[in-house]
Amino acid sequence: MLRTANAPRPASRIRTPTSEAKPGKPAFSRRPAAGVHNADVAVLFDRLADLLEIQGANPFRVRAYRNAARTVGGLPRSVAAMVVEGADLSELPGIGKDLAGKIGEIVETGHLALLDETEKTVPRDLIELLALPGLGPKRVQRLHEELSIDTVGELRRAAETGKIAKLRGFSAEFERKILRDIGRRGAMERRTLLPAAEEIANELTAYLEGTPGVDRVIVAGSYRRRRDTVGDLDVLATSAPESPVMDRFLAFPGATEVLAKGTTRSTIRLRSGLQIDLRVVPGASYGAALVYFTGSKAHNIAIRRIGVGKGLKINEYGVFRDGKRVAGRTEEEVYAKVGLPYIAPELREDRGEIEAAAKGTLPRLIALGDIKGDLHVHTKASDGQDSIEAMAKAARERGYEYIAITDHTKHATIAHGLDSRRLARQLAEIDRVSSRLRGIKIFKSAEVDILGDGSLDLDDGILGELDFAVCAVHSQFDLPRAKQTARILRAMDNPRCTILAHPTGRLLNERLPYDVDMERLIAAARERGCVLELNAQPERLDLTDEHCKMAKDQGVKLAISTDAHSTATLDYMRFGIDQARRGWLEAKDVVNTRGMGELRKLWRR
DNA sequence: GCCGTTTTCGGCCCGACTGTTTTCAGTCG
Repeated sequence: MLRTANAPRPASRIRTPTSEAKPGKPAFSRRPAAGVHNADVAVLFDRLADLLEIQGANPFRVRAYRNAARTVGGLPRSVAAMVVEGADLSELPGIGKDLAGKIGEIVETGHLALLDETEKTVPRDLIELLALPGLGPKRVQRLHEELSIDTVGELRRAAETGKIAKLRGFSAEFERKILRDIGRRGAMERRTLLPAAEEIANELTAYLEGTPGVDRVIVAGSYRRRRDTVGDLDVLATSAPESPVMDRFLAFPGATEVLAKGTTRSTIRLRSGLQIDLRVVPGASYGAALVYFTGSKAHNIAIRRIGVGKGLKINEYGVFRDGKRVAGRTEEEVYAKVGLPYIAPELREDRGEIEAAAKGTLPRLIALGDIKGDLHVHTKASDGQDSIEAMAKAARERGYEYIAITDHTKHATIAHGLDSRRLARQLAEIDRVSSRLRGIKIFKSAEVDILGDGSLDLDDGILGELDFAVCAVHSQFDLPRAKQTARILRAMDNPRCTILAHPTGRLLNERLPYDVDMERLIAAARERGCVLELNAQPERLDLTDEHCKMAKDQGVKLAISTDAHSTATLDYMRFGIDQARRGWLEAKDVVNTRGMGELRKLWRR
């Protein structure tokens, strides 16, 4: 359940080539401005929505732009390519004639004239103010009008000199809160990784479960949808009306602040800055409340709208017809009332899951039990902690049929990467371990560095000794998009390159993905029979959910791999499964759900 | 701005909490 503040910030306006955009040309000869990507269109629409909101525009018009941003941002195909082909964009959900035209305009010119116009009256820096808690469009508008505040810096100065408190509707307390929030703005932008969120979620759940009168406690929100990171935790409890659960929640050890306090809803903040919402409802409302509190917001709106069409009102207490509750105890009941089968939380993003549910074409999502092996792990030979034998045994304990040992190669000096000679010795060691270990197949592999020019850092001779190779970029992250893309495409041209590991190189909260044309990588993977990795390390989760879905839609296979550097982190597989489910993946889309024989065929390119 | 087995106009999801509002607007999820 997010606000726009969490949307990625645009680095700068899209470059506008001068040779494009000749008006009056028929559709088939439309030429797109160079490098307009779906994400660019989404950013411009989102920014326009923010500014229109501050301007006090019709909220439904604002929502239309936000929906369009989400639709285009999650599209499996390049919207620029669709424009060039003359596709009818108004067939996309939430895109009408006007927005189709605006998408065309952005694709052809790199600009959105309405946004440029709007920025003349509403400074775009105001969007940053919206990100501060307690500041919505109305207050930002008043600060701008009455105190000429356009930036966070100006807001801070006004607060420090007591000017804000003098405004009607503001107070000295509000002023203090604003100054505090500005101070920790940097920290608040970090989102919490799933393992850290899980630790708190488990602790809090156990803490609340013992409370008298409490029946069930469950963490909902983006945590339950298994997003790669969470902004806050949304906890739902069912209890008897007289239960002291709310007081107990407010006293949770580690809570440093109570941000809101009510009988059915309260919010605390932990020392780490993480916010936790608790919502308490009666047991009869459990299903409806769980749907409501799991979100996403867009999914809920869509579900409720279907309800309205059927004469139903849906809120967190249940499904109501003429004021009478007709469902709400379970999630299945709620979905059934709007004529839909149960939809898994990971899919609830309004990215087509409702339409698929209505048509009966929801994917049969992959589960942890489908996984038959791990195709990317390290040992002491490079930067791992455990031996080949320990890793293989740990894989066997997890019920796997196989594991691939993929230590770094020589260019990764910091990871003590293997050169040809050391790798040859390791392959011999794998043979020795294999000869004495039953019940697990150890594949010979390596995580081969893709050099700056796209060549691999081992020669074909030693590469030929491997069962398959996992290839990855570990250097020169800042190449321009065209060069980065060409570099990786060249690596994929090598028939030894079976799996492309962590394809965007992102590290959550630390390093942005390198600039690469993922649509081209996916197309290239399809043409070459190359497999894309979904790296299950919780700080990577790379590919993203949306890229997974794009790959699946193009018929590209994925490998869900832990990149484990110790036996314990083989368990990260479940985070990869979470992400895969968000990307609509089924067992058949993932190579390491296959048995050994089938796997061997797959990577014989 | 989108959309239509009642509609091309008039709707558009719904409720909790906060603050200074003396009856509700703004914010948030």
